[in-house]
Amino acid sequence: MLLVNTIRDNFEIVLEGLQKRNFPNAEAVLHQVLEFDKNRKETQVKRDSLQAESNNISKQIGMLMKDGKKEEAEKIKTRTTEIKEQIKTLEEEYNTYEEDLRQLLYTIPNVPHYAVPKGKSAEDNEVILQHGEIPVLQEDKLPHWELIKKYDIIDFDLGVKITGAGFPVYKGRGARLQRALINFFLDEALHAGYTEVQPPILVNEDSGYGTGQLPDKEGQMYEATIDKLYLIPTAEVPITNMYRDVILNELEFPIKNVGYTPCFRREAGSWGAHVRGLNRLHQFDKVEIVQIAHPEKSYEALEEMSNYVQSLLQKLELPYRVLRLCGGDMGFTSALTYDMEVFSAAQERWLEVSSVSNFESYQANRLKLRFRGEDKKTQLAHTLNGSALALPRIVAAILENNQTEEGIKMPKVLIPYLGFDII
RNA sequence: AGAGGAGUGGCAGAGUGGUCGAUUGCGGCGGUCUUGAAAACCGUUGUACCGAGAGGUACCGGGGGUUCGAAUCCCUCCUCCUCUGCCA
Repeated sequence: MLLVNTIRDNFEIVLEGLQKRNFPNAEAVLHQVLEFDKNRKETQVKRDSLQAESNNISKQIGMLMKDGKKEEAEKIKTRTTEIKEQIKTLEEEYNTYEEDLRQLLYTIPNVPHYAVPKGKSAEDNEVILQHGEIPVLQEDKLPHWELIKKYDIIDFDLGVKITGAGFPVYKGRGARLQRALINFFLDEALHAGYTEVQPPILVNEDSGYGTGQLPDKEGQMYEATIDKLYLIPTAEVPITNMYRDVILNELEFPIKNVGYTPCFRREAGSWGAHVRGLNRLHQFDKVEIVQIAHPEKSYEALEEMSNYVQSLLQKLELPYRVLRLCGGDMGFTSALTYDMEVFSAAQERWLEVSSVSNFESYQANRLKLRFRGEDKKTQLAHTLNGSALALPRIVAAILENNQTEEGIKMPKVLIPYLGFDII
């Protein structure tokens, strides 16, 4: 979440940023934040001075009791009873202001980077580059949901039987393709300097708040209610939360982690004509890269991550484009996001396969993720993450774009991982 | 899952109601000494909030309670260790 100090010291910038996101009543909400904060401080001053007085009296009582002057001690006691009641009232007041402030801050999204274009929806995103040839397919080309049946490599009906819609079963070469992609992505990340981690795929509430899924996207996560745990919608959550309540040494930057996990999303209310087959699932596999960076270096890191993700798409020989998301389409916690989309030749549309974001200090503030610089003072770090990559739509594009009369040809880089070159 | 034990500052480890944010040791940082280093010695060494500052407040696993006063007592939750059981 945003720092109150940032809102106070850069009011206009924050306001303009939120307006770029079409955040309603931005000005009133920001004023409310400052109001709550002011009240909180004033109450704290009163409470603390009374508490100081009370602490003093208690010390006096202690000394008197030691000297055996019980009667004098009893006298002073009566004074503290008054103070205590006042403190209690102020304490409640303070807690209310603090809680109101926090709840309000939770509702405010991150301030977009100045490069973020204005806009309301995905249509206003800015295409910043396009790469690769769009393949020309034969007349009887098939979308992937037909291809998977034809070659019997992914079974949605079986998934329905076992679990429900959106939980496919990968079979035979389909399963092997999944495994090959995961290994390929992990190996590539390793070569790019990332440290591999295997985090838990259930997380607690604190972690959900740390990276911003809670309370913003409560209904989007599956919950294990008996244990108050959530199934992760992305490895971003556990991996970034490894650094919750941590004070790093400046020298440790940049921290680069990569992890493969299944991801679970309820996708409540987001099903429609365009989400057939692998386009949208409740469970899918993803390799995620996460960086913790020095604030002055975080945009360099973002570019590095963007280039890295593009290198994967190039190696997979998939045509792609890169979008800079507009204010209206960006995630709640992000300051700047690049989306990578591959062209799916049979569906004849672009599919989002990666989203690379710089959260600046928005997550770090919630996570209390700080570092100590040369001046020994603590300062919030910047967090970034990106998919590298999400599997289902990559699979869809590979299947559709590479279909031939002989079968589906596999990208060269995957062949060593697959042990076959055609499906 | 049952029984027992334990959770204190970067680490180790005192403290069981009173001037304790907390003895001490190690580690870290600064200094003296040295050509340099080691050793020795001296000093320093948590986080957050409030305050112009002086300074104040909070935090001894989390939350709640008792008390004028809690690291210390009570309740509850979490985590770890040992034994028993179960299990991939």
